[in-house]
Amino acid sequence: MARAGLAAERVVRAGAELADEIGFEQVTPSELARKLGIKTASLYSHVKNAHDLKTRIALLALEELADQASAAIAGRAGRDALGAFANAYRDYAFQHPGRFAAARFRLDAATAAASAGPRHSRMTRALLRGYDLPELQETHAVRLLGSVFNGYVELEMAGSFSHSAPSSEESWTEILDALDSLLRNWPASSS
Amino acid sequence: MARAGLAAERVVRAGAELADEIGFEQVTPSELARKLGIKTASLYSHVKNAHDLKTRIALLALEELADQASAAIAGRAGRDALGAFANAYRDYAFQHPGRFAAARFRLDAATAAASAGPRHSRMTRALLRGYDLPELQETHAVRLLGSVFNGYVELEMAGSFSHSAPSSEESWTEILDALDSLLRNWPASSS
DNA sequence: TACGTTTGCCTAATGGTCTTAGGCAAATTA
DNA sequence: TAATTTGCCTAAGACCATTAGGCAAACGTA
Repeated sequence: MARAGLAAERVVRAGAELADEIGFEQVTPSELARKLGIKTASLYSHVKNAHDLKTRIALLALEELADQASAAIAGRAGRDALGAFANAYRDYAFQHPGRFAAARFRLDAATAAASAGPRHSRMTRALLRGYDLPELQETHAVRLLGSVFNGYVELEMAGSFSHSAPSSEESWTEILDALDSLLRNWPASSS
Repeated sequence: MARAGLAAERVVRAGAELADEIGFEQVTPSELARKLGIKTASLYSHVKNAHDLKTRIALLALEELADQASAAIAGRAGRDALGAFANAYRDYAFQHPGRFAAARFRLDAATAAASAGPRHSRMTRALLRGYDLPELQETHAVRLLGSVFNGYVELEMAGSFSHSAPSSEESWTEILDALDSLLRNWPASSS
């Protein structure tokens, strides 16, 4: 039989490109069909429906993002690794804004568990091994870093930092310095 | 003449309720008309179009959120104020998930400037006055706090923290402790 | 109270969306 | 070469956003 799946993958990849061009929210079967030069109905042999299309783009983005982050921290530790890791996220967001938005698409529990999502937590944990955190605090730190990276990039891309001095660039490095300092001096739990 | 505007406000308020019920993304003219028991076309005398409807809900949410945060920090300082402020955001997000999502709706620059958005930065700045940050670092700290609050709540509501120990509740207080500690020991800029 | 205006809804119509069903020619496999 | 699969198509149903034009009730005013 002729190979199946290959075509679907090409469709999803085109969807990811489209997301970067017009925004993830605007990616719809009709818009994607237009880009591909085919009729909308024809897409439904490759993708179950609009939600399925978005889910597949999200999975692709999560995978790509994990690959970039993984390459960034290889061979580094401490503040060096922290900066490389954080910049991997931020750079990806600026180079591929649509894909980055896709990576934040709400997946149902089962899909999320099978995605590259867990890889991201594992990498963050690996990053923290360069700091000597009490074991119980490690998860808290993972969650903090995830929150900061996601939150900062989202606000930055929304333009929240572009209408006042100092530059977002400057804040970003200062914040990474601050996080590095915090991780080296994590306060003892009060409980 | 009969008062104008009042009806539009009631429509927007209903839109905000609807957002909390079915999610901000799903709030559409047709859905809102259904909730109000009127025909979809009738909405267009109160609201310019779908985007305008969402914008107005976003403005309402930003205002409400600023009011809550403002009340929370009144008469407090230091770690006490930090916790109250942060909890105001998080509690609002859980009580009004749709409105909270609305508060993150991308507004165009002019609308954003006229919204309660700037009030949020000013409040965060007020909060930081309880810590002795070098003046140049204050903006960085404002941006860090905004990133953490937004990022944490978003990840938490997406369920990212609910499939592993420890509880999100615990991480939240530990992270607030860590931020408090960081603000009291903000590293000197290396540049 | 009576009159003109405004309001808040309506129906009708246009053009776009998502999705399913069924068909057909070309490419692939055996 | 014959059978199968693929990738597209057209057609059709249901829903959505938006505009235009109309009508009755509520309102402010004289």
